[in-house]
Amino acid sequence: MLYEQMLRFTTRNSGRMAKAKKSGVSPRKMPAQDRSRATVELILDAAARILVKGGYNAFTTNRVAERAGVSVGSLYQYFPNKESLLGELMRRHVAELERGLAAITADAAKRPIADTVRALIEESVRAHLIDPELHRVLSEEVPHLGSLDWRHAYEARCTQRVREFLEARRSELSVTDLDLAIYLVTRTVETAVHDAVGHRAEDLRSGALAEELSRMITVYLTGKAPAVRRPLKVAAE
Amino acid sequence: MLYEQMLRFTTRNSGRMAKAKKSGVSPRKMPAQDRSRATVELILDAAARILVKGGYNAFTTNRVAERAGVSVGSLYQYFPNKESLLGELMRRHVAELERGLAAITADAAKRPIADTVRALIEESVRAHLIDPELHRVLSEEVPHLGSLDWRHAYEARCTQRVREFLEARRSELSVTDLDLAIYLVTRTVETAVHDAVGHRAEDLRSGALAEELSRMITVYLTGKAPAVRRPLKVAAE
DNA sequence: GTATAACATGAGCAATAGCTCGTATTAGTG
DNA sequence: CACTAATACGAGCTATTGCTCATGTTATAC
Repeated sequence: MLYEQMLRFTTRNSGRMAKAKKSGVSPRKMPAQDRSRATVELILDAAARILVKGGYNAFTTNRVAERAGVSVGSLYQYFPNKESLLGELMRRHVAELERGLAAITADAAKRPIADTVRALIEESVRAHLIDPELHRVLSEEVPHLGSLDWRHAYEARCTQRVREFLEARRSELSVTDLDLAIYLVTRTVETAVHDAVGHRAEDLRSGALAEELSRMITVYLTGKAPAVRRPLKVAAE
Repeated sequence: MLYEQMLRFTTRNSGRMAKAKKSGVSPRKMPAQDRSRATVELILDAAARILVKGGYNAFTTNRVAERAGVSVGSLYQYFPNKESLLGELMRRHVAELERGLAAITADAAKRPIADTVRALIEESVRAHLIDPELHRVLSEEVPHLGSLDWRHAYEARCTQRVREFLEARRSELSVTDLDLAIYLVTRTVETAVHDAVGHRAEDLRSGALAEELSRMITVYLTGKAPAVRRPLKVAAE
């Protein structure tokens, strides 16, 4: 399980989210028995299903508890507040993304830049096709969670990986401002793939979008068109 | 003024936004005297300021009215519901974007593709630098307004303009799927510029980001690097 | 001046949300 | 079985929000 931190203090605070938000984004209490671990999963599943079905509007703690078949009380035993529920959901999603990314950059040294770029993009596509609707709601309908430093941390780690990869190949690149290029590239891929989930699902699934994106990014970085052009799919394979 | 449509029926509906949303997104009543026109501006200004300062969280009708120095009643005389306030704010923002775009695509025929691409991108940058914080809140913090067909209409119009421009130059392009290319290009520019407002404001203002983006898009579309390379700024000028 | 329409006010209703806490149930241990 | 800790329950408190409506004020027409 993923509960890194736990047990934030509970500011006695009644009424609906007052001035200062509750406080944690991580689970309040580590479930110890199997029973409660199952409950936590039940709750998270219900939360995801509600978000997908009704959007952030429908996402109320009472509703989540009901759908999960548990009481609100149980929900609040493991999640200090509504936000923490979203937090855990996001953490899981993001972890998936990061795993794939790490695997690819790990052995990028032995392959041409174009291949790595393509692999990264295809990995991003793959990750975005897992429960895409949840992903969409999570990142564009959910009000921006205050002080979610882990999010920035995640983005920083991703950027860092890409940076290491590109710096190692600096001589092969034709961009002047590497820093800016990294920013542009990572953002473009992330946002384009993300946006495509909602607007170009077919092209995402068919791989056409990844193909075009790869071409765009590779040419931008290296200054020359990637080898393959006419035959849309690589010969090998 | 911009009030295209007006005076939607008022479903007697008490309490906080029930199941079926109120109904309109456009002003309820056309202000007729100068006095009320001023009130409307006051309200919109207050709304914008509140959104910028406190985000969507702080955006409540009571607060807006208070900040505007008018009563809630007055607010609801011109805006049928909270959503319509956001609607008008967005409409104004978007109108600005569209004006610039139209002007550029209008006389794109006589200029090289690279120039038009660049002009479009720079225009986008310019538009995003007007009250950037409001722009940000509006498009990423505001819950997605239901049935905001004008938004899709706007995006469609923009895409259409770009399509006409690119189709006229079809022979100069090296992309295979023009439709996909248009999608990719418009989204990339929009999202990259948008994202940069929050994360790369300096590069936006300096023009560096527009420079890089232009290069990336142009090369992608035409298949060959734009004329200028070493000298970062165009010689002429 | 008077009548009428446009405009402005703000106390307060109805609904709903997040969250608590006293109590009941179950699991684990001896 | 007895005892404790973990888990589960859910009625309901409190704050807050979107919005209305009865009433007052100002402008315009005659």
